[in-house]
Amino acid sequence: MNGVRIKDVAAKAGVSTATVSRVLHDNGYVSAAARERVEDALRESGYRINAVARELRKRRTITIGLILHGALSNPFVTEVVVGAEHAAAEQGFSVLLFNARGDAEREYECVETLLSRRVDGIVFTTAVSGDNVQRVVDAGVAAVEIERRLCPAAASVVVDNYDGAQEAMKHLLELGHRRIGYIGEPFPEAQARHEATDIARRRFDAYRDALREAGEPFDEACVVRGDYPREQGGWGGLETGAAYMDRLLAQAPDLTAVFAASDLLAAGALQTLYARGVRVPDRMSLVGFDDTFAPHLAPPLSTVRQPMFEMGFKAASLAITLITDDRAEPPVERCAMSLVVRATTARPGA
Amino acid sequence: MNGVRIKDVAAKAGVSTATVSRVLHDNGYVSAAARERVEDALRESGYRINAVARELRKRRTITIGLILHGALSNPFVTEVVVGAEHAAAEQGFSVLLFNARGDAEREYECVETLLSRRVDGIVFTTAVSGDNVQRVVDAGVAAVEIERRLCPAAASVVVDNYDGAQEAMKHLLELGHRRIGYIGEPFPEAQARHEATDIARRRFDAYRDALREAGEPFDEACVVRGDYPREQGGWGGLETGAAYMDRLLAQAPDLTAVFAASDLLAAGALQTLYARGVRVPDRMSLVGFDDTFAPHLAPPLSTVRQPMFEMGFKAASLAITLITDDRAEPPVERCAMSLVVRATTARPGA
DNA sequence: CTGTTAGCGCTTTCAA
DNA sequence: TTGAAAGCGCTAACAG
Repeated sequence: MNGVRIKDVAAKAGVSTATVSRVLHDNGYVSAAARERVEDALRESGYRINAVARELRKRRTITIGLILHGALSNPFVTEVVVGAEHAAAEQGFSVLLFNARGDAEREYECVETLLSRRVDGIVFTTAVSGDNVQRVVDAGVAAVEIERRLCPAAASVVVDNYDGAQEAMKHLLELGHRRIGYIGEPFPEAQARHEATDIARRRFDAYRDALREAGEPFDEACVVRGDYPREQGGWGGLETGAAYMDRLLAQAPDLTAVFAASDLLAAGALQTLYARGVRVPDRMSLVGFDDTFAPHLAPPLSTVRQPMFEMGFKAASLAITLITDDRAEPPVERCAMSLVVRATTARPGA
Repeated sequence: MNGVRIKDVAAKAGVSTATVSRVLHDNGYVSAAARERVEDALRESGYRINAVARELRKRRTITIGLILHGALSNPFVTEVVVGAEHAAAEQGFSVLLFNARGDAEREYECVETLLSRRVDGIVFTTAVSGDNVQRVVDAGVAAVEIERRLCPAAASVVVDNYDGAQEAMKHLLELGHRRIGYIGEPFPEAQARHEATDIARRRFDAYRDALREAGEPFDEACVVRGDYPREQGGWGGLETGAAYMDRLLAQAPDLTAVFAASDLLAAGALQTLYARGVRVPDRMSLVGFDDTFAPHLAPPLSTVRQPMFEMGFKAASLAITLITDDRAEPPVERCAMSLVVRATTARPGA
């Protein structure tokens, strides 16, 4: 560790530590002569401020914590992190990154660590437990949740999944599709409406409503949602998408388009379509959701874009704002989804 | 900020701060009675240690810095980060994340910030400037470079690109392919051998050597490497892969297999192949490199896997080891590449 | 077994 | 315009 202290610089320049501190932060009165001597001493000694000492003294760390869940491999989370880091860096904040890997217990520990490190704010890239978020609020530290809203006392950055899915359906309907299938994640109908399960539910609701509004009868055969729990380790993943598409092809052979509730599911579907020799979009149109690796697929996938970078950016900005400004009502920022049309959608039979 | 100090707990328990500290860290002698009283006081007061104060006092932050470059969107970097975080967390370390976005200047600033924050070590997920790495070494802080070795005084975690590419070629050759194309990134032949450009060069060298060893004549027409600089904003990307494959198809129509120097390039190639109606692997085999989104493609891409998680994990572990252990020679850890066979490779004309 | 005390390196009154 | 000095909250001798 670099051992040059402010005291050493002061000695070298023949002034007090207070004076050095003043020139360091350019505040208070310092004579030109003294300033010059200090600046020389600073340069010659290769002084580097000790941020830890300053943080202790000022009781502010200029740091925010970012908690995410294993799925950093998930491109969604990745972009959120990039956005958050970007916003933080712009304001001179550092980012402490923790991965709670989907576990509430571990999330709790991350929160505790972050709190004892005295971060100024914490961003949850999707919290697992509302209690953990509440803990942050209770500690008087700015808390921001992304995507899911588990703790009403915390600020949040959300997105309207219903809107997004609606855009996708509108696109398909406008192209002239009538028989449209749905591949998605399960959500126990019976279960109370958690914000969590709501994501899947709202995407599905938009699908069903769009069909109804178009005067199309709702047909169970067009939907594969796997109402079983995370079995065979593949839930919500690539294999699931592939398997669902297979089922769809068998159950509803007259489908001309499919709406997949995530890019991952869509990627799996595309694999089945490729294997079965069903040309996309000629014989089947496909729309995904997220816009993660949609552009990489063959053909490039039309999808609903979640503004991931923006969400991360806003969340971090919000956290930083909240540090100083504390208002009564925790703000809820909404980000807009948008449809990105690429090459998997066309008129039926085109 | 939670205002409960060790002093408050001590007062409440009727002991000195030293005793509280002792029970907190479970060292030194503490009578059962005192311990109990302190533990009660700890619980009742909701005490949370102030890590900043401890860090200042102990002159150790139990934190490592992680510098990466914009390309967190790059799944490669992502996995490295996950691995590094994992290793750090396992050892009780926190991770401070900075994005220098490919810029040496910004990288310099990240280093300075990290150094003034007194991190115990810094991991460069590919450093931009060797001087910046050297700065860390000079400050007496553990430095580890991933993938690229720019500073001989720092430790590093590397991978053998030649080996990896060789695996890919071996696979293709063993399947019986003879006319094998190459799509890759350019590397100015003329330029001095930087470790940087070496990555592309070594992958290509393996391609050429494998062909030679198989007794196949080297044919320029089978190679598209774009010896032009990053023009049209698409260098090394998806569009590049698509365009290169198009050229390859025109230049060397008798190719039965192609080795793409990255998954991204391969994804682009797959798009062209799909558009042209060239079935994979029936009429064309394709191998990628990296194993990032290879499994998501249709068909799932056979590729050379870089152990990204492992590299990140090892880098962070190495950094942490170096913090205590400091040996004369900075260690260089090598990770092995491995071929992952999926569905884009088969015997020619199968 | 326990308490006192001297800092860690910095900022910031306060008085000169 | 400057310096002395009092902490920020914690740890670790050292003395008892």
